[in-house]
Amino acid sequence: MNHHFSKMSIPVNAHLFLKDPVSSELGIKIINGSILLISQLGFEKFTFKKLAEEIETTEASIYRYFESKQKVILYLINWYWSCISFRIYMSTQNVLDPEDRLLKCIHILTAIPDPENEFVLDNELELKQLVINESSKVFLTKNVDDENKLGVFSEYKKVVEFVSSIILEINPKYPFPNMLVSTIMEGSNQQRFFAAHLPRLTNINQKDDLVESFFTDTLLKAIKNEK
Amino acid sequence: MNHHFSKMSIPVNAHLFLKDPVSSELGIKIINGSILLISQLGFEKFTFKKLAEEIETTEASIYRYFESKQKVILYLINWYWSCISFRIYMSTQNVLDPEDRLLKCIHILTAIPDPENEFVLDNELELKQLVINESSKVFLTKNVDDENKLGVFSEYKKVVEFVSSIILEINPKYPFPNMLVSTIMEGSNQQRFFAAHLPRLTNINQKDDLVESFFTDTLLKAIKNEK
DNA sequence: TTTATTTGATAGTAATACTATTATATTTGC
DNA sequence: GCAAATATAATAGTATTACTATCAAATAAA
Repeated sequence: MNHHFSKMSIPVNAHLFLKDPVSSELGIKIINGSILLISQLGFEKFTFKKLAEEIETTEASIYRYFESKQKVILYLINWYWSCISFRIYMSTQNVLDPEDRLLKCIHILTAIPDPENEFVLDNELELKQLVINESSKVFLTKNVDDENKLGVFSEYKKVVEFVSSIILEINPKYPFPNMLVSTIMEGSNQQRFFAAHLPRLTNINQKDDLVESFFTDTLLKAIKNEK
Repeated sequence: MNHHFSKMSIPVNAHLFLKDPVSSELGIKIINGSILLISQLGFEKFTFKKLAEEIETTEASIYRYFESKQKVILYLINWYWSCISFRIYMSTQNVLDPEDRLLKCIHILTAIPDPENEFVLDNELELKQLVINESSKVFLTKNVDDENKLGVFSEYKKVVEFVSSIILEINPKYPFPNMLVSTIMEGSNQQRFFAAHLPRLTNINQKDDLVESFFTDTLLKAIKNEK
C-alpha cells in the first residue's frame, strides 16, 4: 500500500516554510530533491545550489519556499513525525487492551515498516533513513529554544505523551514514562546507525533485526516490575 | 580534587592531530579555547578564525596543530571518553561484587560528577556539557567509517564492552548487553539535553536529577528478569 | 652561535549561505 | 481574450567559511 505524499494531509508546522511546498510542482520537487540529496550527501554538504541543479531550478526560487536549509530538514523531520503520529493513531484506535496498544506503538517507533504488509506513506522509508542519519543534528543546536517556541517539536512531543499515557494506564506508578519513551524513540534510530557504522556498540547481526525486540523487552520489564 | 589536563596522561588517538597539542603552550591554549568557544557558539558557528582571535594567535598557527575543526572536536570527545574510561577503571578496580561494579559504571556514565566528593579531572565538567550538546553531530556524518578506521571511537567501544562484560557476568544469558550500554551512554546525555530544552520529553523536575535513577532502574530490571 | 623549529603576518581561493534586482513566463479574474 | 497578479528564471553581488601558501620573525636546541 502506497499513498501519495501530496495527497495525504499530513500537517506540517507553517513556520517552517515561506510558501507551502505541497501547493506547487516546484515545491514538491524541492521536497523530493531535498530528501534525495540530503540522503546522498549528508546534511552538512547539502546546499541549495546543488539542489537547484538537481531539480533544474535556481537557488533564488528555492529561497522563496524555504528560508534556509535548516528549515528544509526541519520540515522533513516534522513531516516524518506527523506521519508516525498518524500511523500510531490508525493502529491503536480500535485496540482495547493497553498492552496491545503499547506494543503497536513500540513497533511503529522502532521497526522499519514493511511496505508489503503495512500501511506506508510515499517517501516514508527514505525519510526514516534520513531521520536516522541526520535528525539529531537538527535538535542539537543553539536554535532549539527558538524553534521549540515556534512549535516545531510539538508533533514529536505529542507522540511521547501519547505513548507515555498508555504506560501510565498499565502502571500508574511508573515514575519515568516520558524518559522511557523518548529514550526508545531516539535510541532505536541510534542503534540502527550504530549497526550500520559502529557495530561493536550493538548486538545486531546480519540475520535478524534486534532493535524492536531489544526495546520491547526493555520497556516491558521497565514498566512491569517493581524493584 | 582537581588534576591538571596537561599533567594527566590521558591517551588520545594520534590521528586526530598534526602536532600534539599537550606538547606546547599554544597547543594547550587551542584546546582550552576550543572548549570555551564550542560551548559558547555551538560547533557549527565555531571557526578557527574566532578561536585565533580568542587565544591571540593566527588561523595558520592553529592549522599546524589540527587539520580541521572536526578533528578538534573529535580530539576533545576522545579525550572525554578516555577520561571516563580512566574513571571507570579507578572505581571498579577493587570491587568484587559485579553488581556493585555495574552500579559504579552506571554512575560514572550517567551522573554529573560532583567535584567536592569525586575525582574529577580539570576540564571534565565543561567537556561533559560539550559532549551533551555536540557529540552526536560528530558521529552522524558521512565520515564515520573513515574516522572509525583510524580508531577514533575505540575508547568509546572499550567502555561499552567493559560494562557489557560486567552485565554478562551477572546474567550470561542476557542477549543485548552492548545495545543496553550504548543506549544508556547516549541516552543519558540526550535526556540532559531534553531536560534543558525540551522538558516535556522527560520527567525531570528542578529538584532532583532523575537521569541516574531512571537508567539504573531500567538497566537492573532489564538484565535481571526473564520474560 | 649557528641552525632548526615554532610562531606570526599576510595573502589568496573556492565554496557557502544568503540578498537583491530585473526579466520572463504562467495563471487568474473579469 | 486581455490586463493584472503571481511564480519562476537569470544574473549579480556580499560577507563568511574553510582552507592553502609564502615568508619573516622569534625562540629553543645543538
